[in-house]
Order: sequence, then C-alpha cells, then structure tokens
Amino acid sequence: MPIKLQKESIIEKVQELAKRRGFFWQSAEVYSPVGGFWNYGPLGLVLKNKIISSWRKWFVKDENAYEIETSNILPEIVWIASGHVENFVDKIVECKKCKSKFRADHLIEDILGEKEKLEGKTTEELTRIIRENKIKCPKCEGELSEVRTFNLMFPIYVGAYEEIKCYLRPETTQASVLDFMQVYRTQRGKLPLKIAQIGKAFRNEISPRQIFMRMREFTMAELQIFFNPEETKYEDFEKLSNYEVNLLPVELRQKGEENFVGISVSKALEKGWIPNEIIAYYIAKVFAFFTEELGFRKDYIRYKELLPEERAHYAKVHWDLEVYSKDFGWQECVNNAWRSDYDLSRHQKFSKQNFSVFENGKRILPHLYEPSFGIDRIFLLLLVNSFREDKERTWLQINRKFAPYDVGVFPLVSKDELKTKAREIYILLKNDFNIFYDESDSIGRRYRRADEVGIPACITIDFQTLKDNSVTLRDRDTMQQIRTRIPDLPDVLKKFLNGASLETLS
RNA sequence: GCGGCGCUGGUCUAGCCUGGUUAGGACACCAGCCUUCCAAGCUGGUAAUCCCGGGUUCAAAUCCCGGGCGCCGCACCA
Repeated sequence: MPIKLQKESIIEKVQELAKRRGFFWQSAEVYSPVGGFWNYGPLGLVLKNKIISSWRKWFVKDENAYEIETSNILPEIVWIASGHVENFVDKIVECKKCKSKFRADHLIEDILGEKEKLEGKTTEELTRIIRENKIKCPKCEGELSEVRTFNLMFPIYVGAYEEIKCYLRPETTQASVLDFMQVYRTQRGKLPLKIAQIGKAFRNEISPRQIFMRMREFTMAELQIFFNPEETKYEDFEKLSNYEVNLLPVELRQKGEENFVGISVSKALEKGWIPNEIIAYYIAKVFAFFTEELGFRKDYIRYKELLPEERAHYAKVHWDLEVYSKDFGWQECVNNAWRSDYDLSRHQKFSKQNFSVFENGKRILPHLYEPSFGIDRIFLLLLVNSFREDKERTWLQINRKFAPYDVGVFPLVSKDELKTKAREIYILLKNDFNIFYDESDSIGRRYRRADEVGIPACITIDFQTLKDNSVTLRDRDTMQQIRTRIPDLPDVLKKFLNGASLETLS
C-alpha cells in the first residue's frame, strides 16, 4: 500500500506487510504474547498449505511413501529411549560474579582437555569436577554456580491426578519409528519403506528469535526412509544421479573452505562425500524441490555437512540444507540425518519389542535416513526472498503457483455495466481459481493492492469487454498486459499460472 | 538468561527530555462523489486500555519502580 516505509531491513518490511495484509502475526496478541508462538492469517495459511501440498506431491506421492498422523504427546519412556531426556538438555553453569553462562561440558573440556570423559555425566558429577579442579569463570575469574540443566522439551502431566509424565514431542520422527512395524505389516511393506509425517513439534527455546526461525511450536514435514544398510544400490538413484547440487562437505570445511561446490550427486558419491545411493538420491531430490518447485535461486541453496561436534546425538551423517537470504544469511531449513539404526535399536531395547524385518532370507534392523523440513522457515524465506520494491510499488515476486490468490478480477471503473460483467467473470472462474475481487478505488490502486500480496495475474473488465467479450490480463512482475477472450480465460490462466509468459499466450 | 534500545488507532508515527493539548498527522478502512488502465482528487465517517501493573503528583503517554513483548549484542540453538 502507498506507505513510505522507513524500515531498514527486508524482514521488517515483510513483517509489517504480513501483519497488515493477513499473512501472520503473534499468538495471543491482545494480551502480551508469549514469545515463540505465531498464528497464520488467511493469506499466509493459503501459502503454507500450498507449500505442504507441494511437499506431499514430491515426497509422499512421488516417493510412494505412507503418510501417517500421530499424537503430539508421548510418554516419557519414549523420550528416555530416544535419548532426548538425556541429550536434549543443556547443562549450564553461571558465573556468580559476572553472570556469564557456559555449557558445563564445553567449559571443562576447554580447561582440562579431552582427558575427562563427560559423556553421560550428571549435573552433580559435573559440579564436582568443576569444584575439584577449581575451575573459575574464564571471563572474570569469578566463582561458578552449581551445574543446572535446561531440558528443551515441554513436560506435560496426563491423567486426573497428573500421574503420567509425558512430553510434547520435539520432533515427529519418534512416532514414525514407533509405528514403523504397524505400517510395514498393514501395508505389506518392503525396504526401503518410507513413512511421511506432517505435524507440530514443540521446543522450549530459551530465547525465541527472528519470527519463524526459532519458534516454540512449529510445523515439520518429515520423510523417514527405512532401508537395508547392506544394500548399497538404490533403484531410483539413476533418475537423479547426474543432478547437480551445491555441497559444502566436512572435508572442505575442515580445510577452511566456506564456499559450496556445484557437483553432481554421483560425483559426490565417488568422492566419498555422500555415503550411499539412497542418501545421494534424496540429497538431489530435496535440492530440486527447493529450486524447481519452490522457485528459490539455485545459488541461494546449499548443503552444509555438519562437523562431528555439531551433530545431534543420533546422527551418523548430517547435512543441513540451507537457504540464503540477505537478512538471515544461510539458514538451515532441512535436516538430513542418517540416524543409522539408533532409534529402532533403542526402542527395541526399551520396549522389548522386535523392530527387525525379514527380507531376502535374513533378519534386518533397518537404518533410518531422514530429511526433516521446517515448513515455517521455508514459508518465511519464500516471502523474504520474493519481496521487491521500487520507487513506484511493492510486490511479492513469489512463484506464481504459491501465491495466496491466483488472480485479481477488477472492473476498470465503478460503473454498473462493468461491475455486472466483472461479477460474471468472477463466478465463471471462482471454482477453479482463488480470486481476489475488488471494485473499489482506482484501477491503479487495486493493482498495487494485488501486487503487494503477490497476486500473479489481474483481469480487468473495460468498455471494450462489452463490445467484443475480451478482457485484459496483467502480469504482476512486468505490469504488461494482453487481451484475452473470456471463453479462453480458464485455459489461458492455467497456462500462465504454470509459468507461461504473456507473449506465448497472446 | 544478561546488557543496551524500543513499545502511541489496523499500519507507520508526532508528542515524552522541559508533566496540564478535545493525544496531532500520514496511510489503511467504511459511505458517497469523481474517475475509460497502474498509489489522482473531493465530502463525510469509524477507529487509541498512549504495552501491563504499581508509585510520585492537584494532575502522568510524559517522571520513578516492577513486569510483558520486540530489536541488537553476548550466551544458547540437541
């Protein structure tokens, strides 16, 4: 809208736009909101749902995965088995003098070196080590507090007397692992077996920041691929073996390299950067989803392999897919973790159930590879990277098929005969397209309104329409127009929304 | 969690230092006029617990204290 924005960064402008036009805002805003919780408005939700439906097409339908939906609350034992009760915590000491906080294990390692084994030590043991070695605050030499823990999971007590301790899940993965056998049996599955889940996860972040980048409740879309670790070949690999992706592997990172390398996944496999064909396939597939489906610039997408000390407790190999934006730099959007048989074997041990399958005359405990997408981050980066403004106008140059509305329908001026015709066209198109119908104010102002929320096409009904049954079709990005006959509109619009240029349609 | 800064109609803000105004403006929104293609104009209108709580004062958006939220930095981000 015609506001002269004084904002500095794109994200500030996007946030203001999002609130003003109904993409997203903070939860419980009328009271002082609790940080880290966000609501989607009507326009934002359409966009989010479009991302999710694309994801379903690419990772459920194309991949022949089984999608399930599972509960958000799971008993404590699940999280003990998964390692989250033990590992999803920060053990922290505070300096009593200067109030600086340190991770207790890092601090001890820094001072004593690797000689102490800290894995699995309790807070009391860590406190004792600090006292015995007279470790002081590295900043001001002040005395350190007792070691405390912060578990990032939300505990929740279930039952009339609150006797059953549960947690809100911090990832959807565990439920897919727990239900692996159910899916395998009921669907008469075979390895590799793929289970998809789209759902909420909850983390009690110490300091939520940057809108959707660190939320306490967020949407994940995860594909769990259970595969035979002895099988190094993957039948779909050839489809994408020559696909070029941007990689920054540990091998290069350790040499101090900071820029990614464009390389085909088969070459990366040969170099040993990627361990097997199934992972190589999904590295390519996820990359393609970002560039070809979501429409991110290729040089704005890269994989960064995590160093051993950066990896999660379950991960054997871990590639973060990162998306670049001016405001956030490289931001992790998809965790791609080879979790080996960690989860299945842990649950097998804790539940005393058998999670292995019988295939090709052998019992196999499958390995798990998991691309895990942060949908809200992808949503925000899609908005931020499509934001455009010049002297005249502000627009979202978002991939046409993800726009919250497909097409605007406007009578050129507010005259009854034009409005009647415009409403006819609205009714003609409304079943097949999301229509933004607007007949107030000048046509220029309506174009601006439409541009600002990224509506890719605008149809205007003018006086010529009444004579020859044609309308103008305007392209959001170029502001150019062609005339189209009304009977051709549905077809022309479909082609346009699928990426055809105006020239090819006129 | 710590430190610095900030919070005024839907949005962006003026006012705060130097307490007293019907809390002003712009944009948006609603009704109408005008208008034959890119933020025109006109008339009228709706809309603000001045983030919350407490204190000082005859009087608080304004000063003081506590809290919430946000931004930046530190720390954290399995």
